[in-house]
Amino acid sequence: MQIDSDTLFRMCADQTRLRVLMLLQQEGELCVCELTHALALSQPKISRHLAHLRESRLLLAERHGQWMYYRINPDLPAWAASILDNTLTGTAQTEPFCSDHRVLKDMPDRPEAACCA
Amino acid sequence: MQIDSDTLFRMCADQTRLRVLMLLQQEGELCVCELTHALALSQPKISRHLAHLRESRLLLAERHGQWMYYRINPDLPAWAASILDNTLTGTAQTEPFCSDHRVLKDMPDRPEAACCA
DNA sequence: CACATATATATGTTTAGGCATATATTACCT
DNA sequence: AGGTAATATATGCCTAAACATATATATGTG
Repeated sequence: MQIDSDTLFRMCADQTRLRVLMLLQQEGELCVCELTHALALSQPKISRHLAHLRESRLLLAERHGQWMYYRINPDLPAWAASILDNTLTGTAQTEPFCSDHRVLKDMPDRPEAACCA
Repeated sequence: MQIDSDTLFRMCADQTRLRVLMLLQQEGELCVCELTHALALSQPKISRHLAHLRESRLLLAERHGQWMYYRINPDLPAWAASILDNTLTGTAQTEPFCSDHRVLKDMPDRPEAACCA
């Protein structure tokens, strides 16, 4: 996969994008409305950052009915995957990552396409 | 150590700073003139980035006579150290990191304080 | 003074964010 | 089935802030 360190770090260097990446790292696959709810940010803002992450090939997007599901590109080079993994280790217990995860879990009426794909 | 993911990634998200970090990751300790030579960039530019890295606590600086030596802060949290390590793994064989290392090795009249500290 | 390094100021470029709006998909109603 | 509304997501435009860089200059050491 053609992703360079420059791109990876630039994408991680924004709080919103890093929060998205960490949630996906934990959850595997999430739709835009789940991310919007978990981070409590405006939908266009989330969507914009998802576009950046998609264009950088860090994320893959797939439509399930009316929802767009995003997940971390499984073809990232090993060193890049390790970086995301180490980052989760270093941040999972800290704010805002900790709350993001909790808020997601408490979200009412979550779409549940992930299980019946 | 109080360094958050945000700071780490912002510091890595600039090519010049990442090149500096990767050289220090390989070499342990280098002075400003060695870095300036290896990266072939202006002294104020290097110095300014070193100031950022120092203020973010990613680097420690120490004066040896007329030279300022920089090294990666040994008290980084484990996950952050792993990230730098993974990044070196992923970039060491690629440009410009590869050349930087070679140019440093070929530098004439290098100060040699590292060995007699 | 010469050398090594740091910083101040100004400037150009990149980037994030808000708001409005466009597109796509599904649900509802008749 | 056709039309319409509601939901989910994406994007264009604009502004403001962040950031990198160059040039000039200051500080500190031998």
